Amino acid sequence: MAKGEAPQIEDQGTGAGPRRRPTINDIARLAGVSKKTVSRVINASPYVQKETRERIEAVIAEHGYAPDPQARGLAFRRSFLIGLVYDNPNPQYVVNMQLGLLDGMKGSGFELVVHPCNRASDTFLTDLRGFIERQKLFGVVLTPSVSEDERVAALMGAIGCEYVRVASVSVDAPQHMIETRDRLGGEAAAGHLADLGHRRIAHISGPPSFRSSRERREGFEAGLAARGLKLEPQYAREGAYTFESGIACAAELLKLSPRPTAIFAGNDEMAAGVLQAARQMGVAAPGDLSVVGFDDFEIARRLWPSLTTIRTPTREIGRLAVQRLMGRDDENRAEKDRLPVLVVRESSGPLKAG
Amino acid sequence: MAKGEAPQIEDQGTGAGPRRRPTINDIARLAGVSKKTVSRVINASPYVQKETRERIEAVIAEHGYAPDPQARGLAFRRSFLIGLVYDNPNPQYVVNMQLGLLDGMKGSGFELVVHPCNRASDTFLTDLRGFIERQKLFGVVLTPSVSEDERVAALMGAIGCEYVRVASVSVDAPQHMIETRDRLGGEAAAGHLADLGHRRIAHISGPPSFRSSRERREGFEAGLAARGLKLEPQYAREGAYTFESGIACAAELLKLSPRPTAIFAGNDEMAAGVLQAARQMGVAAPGDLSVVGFDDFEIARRLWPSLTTIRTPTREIGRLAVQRLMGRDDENRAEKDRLPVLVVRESSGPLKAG
DNA sequence: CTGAAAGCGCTTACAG
DNA sequence: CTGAAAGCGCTTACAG
Repeated sequence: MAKGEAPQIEDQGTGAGPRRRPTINDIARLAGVSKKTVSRVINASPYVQKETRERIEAVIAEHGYAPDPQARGLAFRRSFLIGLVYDNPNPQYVVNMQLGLLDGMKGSGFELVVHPCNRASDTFLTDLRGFIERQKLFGVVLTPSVSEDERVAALMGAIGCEYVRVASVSVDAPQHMIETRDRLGGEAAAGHLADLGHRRIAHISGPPSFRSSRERREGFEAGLAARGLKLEPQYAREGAYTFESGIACAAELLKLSPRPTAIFAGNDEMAAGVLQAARQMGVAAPGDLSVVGFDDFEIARRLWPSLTTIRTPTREIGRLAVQRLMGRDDENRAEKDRLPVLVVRESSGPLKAG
Repeated sequence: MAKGEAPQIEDQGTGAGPRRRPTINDIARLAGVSKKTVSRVINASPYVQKETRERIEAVIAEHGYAPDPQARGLAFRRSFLIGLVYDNPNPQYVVNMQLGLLDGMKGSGFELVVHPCNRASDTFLTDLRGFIERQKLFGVVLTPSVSEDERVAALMGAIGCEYVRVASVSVDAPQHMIETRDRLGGEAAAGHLADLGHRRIAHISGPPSFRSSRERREGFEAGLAARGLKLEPQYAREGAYTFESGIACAAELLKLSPRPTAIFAGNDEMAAGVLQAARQMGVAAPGDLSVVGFDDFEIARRLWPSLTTIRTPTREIGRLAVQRLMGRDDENRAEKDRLPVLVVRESSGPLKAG
């Protein structure tokens, strides 16, 4: 066999054994063109004659050819891997986000590598940089709270890595942002409770290390203000987005006199804690206390009473984020599909007379 | 510059910008050896003189050299990616498993790519094959229920992909298996309820499509038998590992006369449903009904009463699985760390007299 | 619009 | 124990 000539494809169609996949050389030979021309077709170059392109595409389809991502990556000096960099420990959030990213990547030839991290670690930035540079990642999607860390955005710029930040509010240029607009969810929660007649309304916010805590609280206050109400300081508590902190804050709030008749918790975990504390203190929900959460994770439907909450379409957000990263924004989708929405269940009810 | 001579490393140490990472050629030149010898050091070949090796290792360390996984993969005809192939939709399980895999892969140079799938899809096997062959995966970890699908194991053999199956009981050769031994958990649940004095004990099993359903049930029956008890047919129900199926099955069981005084649910989701049904029917737990679950996911601590359950160390199982896949079994860990263990909380109590 | 040459950063196969 | 040549499957840079 002459040097440089591609070998015949063996074992074609037997279905058994690891048969050799066709390469760009095979396609070039079969289509009677140079491999550079095949490369142009793969990369959607405009400089290919229509007839030539169609012939090559037919051969590609016939043989089920797919370019080797490693070889392509080596030549491009960039891999076809997209990283999910996250530190939010909520399993439901992580899984929904992953599913959304995979939705958006389907058929793109990219693959998803996951990278949980710890912002408090001394080696956080070094590790992240090593991960990205070693794998020559195409880009990363950052979710809260890493998405809110300016050191991370600066790092991405410094090493030339594409990135999209998912955050509750815009903190970067539009091409780097997907906003979840948590503020609107806070407003909806306030409107719901006010419309039910509640006036002594409390709030347990998340930790200041999450920007969403502030957005949800400010949205809530804005919603109250729009109805002539306000969040009284004695009815405001700062939690940690955890079940335990929800219990602790609710226990304090329910000891106050007069007691609040409604509590808006910054997330479902804390709302679960509120229901727990209320039960322990003999306060009936929703009879004596209306409770609203935020997230609409599965736990919301498992609680008793089931939880009124704000749904954030995390999966859809993930899909949008990765499409923006790949430069394939899909503008057809209505923006409303990605906005927070109120889901009314059993944990909230009208203010009891008297 | 002469052909083949490596360029100088520019921009070294400035810290800013995407400085060029050193390559095998840089290391070879700096150490005064051929790149093949550097390659031998990278791949831990024994055929390198101790002195030469040490000199090269020093240069590697000094310059923070790490071989390019894409170039290495291209030459090896195999990537340094490990796939997690799963169809269990429980977020907590997925996240714990991912964390365990990442634990085991730390420092190995491998990365984790996630691949959720649907066994019922027509294109399931084709998609899976395409994913593995296109990315030339080093290997995959399979979790239930895909891990129990013989078509998948056969496919791995056919395309020459390494794999490890995580399953409740051995269904393959030892090098391909990590057993979670769910049967032991079922036995522990039976022992716990029997020791509390219960005699009318019911069981809601998972769907037959999960091998764990059978293992948990058979372990439970064995545990009862060891104490002279048995699972009466009228007290046995088949659920679907879902909250809703737990409610439905419990509603049936709690209508029976005489009513069972204890229910062992095949997982926590169904146990949550049991507690829900009991509450709706005015049956107090644990006063009138003891409930035991399986998994010890976060929901177990959020329920009221908090759930007695069987903890499966999923993260540790994941760590072991990926280490087996990489051929780096860590025999130091005691086997007991990976066995199911009973966690007693509030949902189970002694049989009431009379 | 198309192609021959060189190169991405590694390893294999062969020599010595 | 060590190295020069060829190759993995692609793309870039240059020519035509």
